[in-house]
Amino acid sequence: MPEKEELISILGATATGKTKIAVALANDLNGEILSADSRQVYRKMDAGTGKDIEDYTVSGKKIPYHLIDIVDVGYKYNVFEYQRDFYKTYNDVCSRNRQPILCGGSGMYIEAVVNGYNMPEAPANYKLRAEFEKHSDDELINILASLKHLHNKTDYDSRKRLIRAIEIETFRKENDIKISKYEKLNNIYFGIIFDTVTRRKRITERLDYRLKNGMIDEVKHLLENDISADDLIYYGLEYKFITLYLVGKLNYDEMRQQLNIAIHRFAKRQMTWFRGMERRGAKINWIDGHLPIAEKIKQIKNIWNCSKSTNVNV
RNA sequence: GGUACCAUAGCUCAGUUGGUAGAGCAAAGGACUGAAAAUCCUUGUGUCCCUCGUUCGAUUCGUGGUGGUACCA
Repeated sequence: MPEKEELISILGATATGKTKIAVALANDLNGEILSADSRQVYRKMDAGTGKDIEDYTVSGKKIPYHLIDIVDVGYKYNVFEYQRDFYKTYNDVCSRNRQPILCGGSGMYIEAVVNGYNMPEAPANYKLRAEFEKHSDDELINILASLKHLHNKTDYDSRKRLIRAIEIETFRKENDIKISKYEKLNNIYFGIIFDTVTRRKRITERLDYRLKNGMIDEVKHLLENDISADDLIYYGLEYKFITLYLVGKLNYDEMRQQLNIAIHRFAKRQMTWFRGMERRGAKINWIDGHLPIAEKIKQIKNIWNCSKSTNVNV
């Protein structure tokens, strides 16, 4: 059976130094990086998403990266599209006999491709949306329940999601489309981890550095040239709070403090997702973030070689 | 130096007609299949500043401290 290269996935909360590790690994293993970051897909959103493109060059050598800068600011990208784009790139990297390395912090994007979530394609139906806006939440939940088995409560934890869920089910019924079948990938997870205090400290220090080094100007330019304040706020975190500051809804100190808190909470949610992955059966090999990068690479390669020789694919 | 007011959860503050206390924010944990940097759920014991006194009982009342704030010198 022709086997594809085992995917190496590097995950971790924000500000744990995932990219540098992925790049060093790629340099060692003749690899290419596939980003799993729901915000770095957007062009012109650089400082605020921590894109750090210069990190992809090691000792003069450029490491190829993918799934970064693939859509315009203002577009609303989603998991379904990410899956499609990921598999296309992944197959391409494999066909060129390069080692694919997935690297990112968007837990759902990672699981969607590694575990192969199956989702039908369903375009927006504005007529249906307008019609359903008139119904109460309870009526909408009943309608959805009549269309599909309600497998969890996120289907109806907000009106918008509820209507979208009905939209998808309606489209499926009317069009009898096939759900794409993706398979689980041969994959090994590595997670970069810090203790909570250090994680928070690193986030705050990085935020202060970025606030003084162009992040505010980036948001300002986007607002002046590319996108409305409301649309930029949609992207959350840096883009949300700095926009609120620039339009005068928050003063500088409020913005800095509230943004800092929001990033801390985001990092906590990322960790909750990763622990959830472990509960669902994923084996994540945690690497201590305090170690020097060479030591991290050494540990990762050791574990990886071990897993290959014992034929344990987790 | 004098006078007044304040001192309760990590922070901002409520409250207890005397029976040892609770909100918001923060924080922690969790959920998650088309916004996921999103969205949503759960979780509140702390020398009630210290001392002495009154009292069956003081965080609450009184005395004296300590610290803070404001005004007057």
